[in-house]
Amino acid sequence: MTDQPQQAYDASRYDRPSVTVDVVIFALKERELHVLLVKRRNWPFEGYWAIPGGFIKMDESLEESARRELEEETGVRDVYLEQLYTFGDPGRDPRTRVISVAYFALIRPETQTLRRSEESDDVRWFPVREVPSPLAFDHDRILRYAEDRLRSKLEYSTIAFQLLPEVFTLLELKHIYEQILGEELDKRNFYRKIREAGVLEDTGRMRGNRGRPARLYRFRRDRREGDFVFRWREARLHHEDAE
Amino acid sequence: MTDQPQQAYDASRYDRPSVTVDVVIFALKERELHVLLVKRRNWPFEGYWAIPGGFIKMDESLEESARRELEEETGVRDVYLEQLYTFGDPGRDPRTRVISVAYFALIRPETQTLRRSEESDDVRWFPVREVPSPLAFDHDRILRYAEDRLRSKLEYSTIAFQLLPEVFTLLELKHIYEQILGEELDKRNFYRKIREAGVLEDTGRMRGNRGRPARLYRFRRDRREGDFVFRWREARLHHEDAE
DNA sequence: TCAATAGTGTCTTTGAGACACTATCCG
DNA sequence: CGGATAGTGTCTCAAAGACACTATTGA
Repeated sequence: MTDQPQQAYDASRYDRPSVTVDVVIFALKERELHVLLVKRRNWPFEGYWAIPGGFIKMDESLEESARRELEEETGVRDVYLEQLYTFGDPGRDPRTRVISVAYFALIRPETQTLRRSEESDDVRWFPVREVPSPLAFDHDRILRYAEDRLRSKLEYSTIAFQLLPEVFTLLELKHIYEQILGEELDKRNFYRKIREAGVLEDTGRMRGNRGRPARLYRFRRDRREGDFVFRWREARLHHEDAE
Repeated sequence: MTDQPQQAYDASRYDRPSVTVDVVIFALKERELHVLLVKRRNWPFEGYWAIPGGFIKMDESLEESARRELEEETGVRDVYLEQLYTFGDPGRDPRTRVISVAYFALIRPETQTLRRSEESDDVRWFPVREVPSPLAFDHDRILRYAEDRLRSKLEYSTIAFQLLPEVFTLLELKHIYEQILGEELDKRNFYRKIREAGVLEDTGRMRGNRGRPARLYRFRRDRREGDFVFRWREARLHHEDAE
């Protein structure tokens, strides 16, 4: 390889790795953050749980590949999807050199229609705190990385809304933040900040089974991600410790 | 492809893309932020400037590949290196499907010993505001992405120190922040924040040509990145608009 | 009227930004 | 002593966190 290999290129001269896209799929189920895993049926890591993923096709972009993967696993099309990191250590897959571009996806509960039954033997939602360990390949690391990113972005963006149904109560929103951050938040301060951010729209509707009914809100989609800065609190360092 | 292609894998069944690692190399030269570009000698984009990069080898990790690339171009070994994003649109390279894992590197001025002369016809440092446009491939986008990341991380981490020599004055540090953020900062507020962060060590030495000599500082390497949060000011949203 | 849940206001502390003068060195 | 550059302190304002009671509903 020369100093500037792109200048004298002959594709056949180089071995090519396989490239996969893996998608860490998060969803809220029964008020808890869950992640979707698939059970491997073959060598290597037969019987281990893994993050769903697959090889890219030559004519689709990485993101298209991630969306396809996501739809194959969950049947869901309208999701929040973000590229996470690319994992490519030699030896992470014993079969051949595999480079994996990891994405993470947040899906809304109303759209959770798994292709196979949720209780299927080979595709299952796990609460993030009860993920079987170890996972196949370096998927523990990928999952940890995804959780870090989620936690970190929660604090300066509106991604949390991507996990909620169309309408929700303030306490449901607060609950997500507590779930992901792993700590309790003060209700009054939380309400204040959310309101000041101006990202919610009052639907006028209410919901309640027992006790005082709660006001239902909707996320203001007219305020596009990036148009404003919603900071829940101090941003932490992104722990980009992978690779 | 099945729903879970990893479970029934036959490497030969899938076409494989080429994988490159491109490294956006930043350095401070004559008090200005520069980026290293190489001029292409062959089709495609013959004569265009490009971000240095090369094909990965089958037995090296992505980061090793980036370090190798960096050393080939600059002869530099001890640098700050961080994975940026992976670009993989089909058609971004007319020769074949190429997936490029982009890194960005910050190198210190004292180590700037280019292999070829800096005035060489095919490798050159450009001030970031005077980069020739368009670059080869989708490299404009990659460069923009790297600049965004740099700007964004400047505000909540200590990467700026990676651009400075071993010892430096407070005004030199302030100058980097101004360079990258593209705005003037108040000297007194800047000094206060830096001091409060406790990341600097006074060397006791001074430097001055004209006027009052300036105190020389050293970055406290004992405080590892991530051990503390150094926030210069409000973190902005990471603009992860790529792909 | 009680159990259950939703919703609200104030004070204190901390950090950010605006702002201008004094100190030291060299020639 | 004058030109050049380095270094310092205070006030104001905004945002964050701590903190406890009232409101509404259905059984």
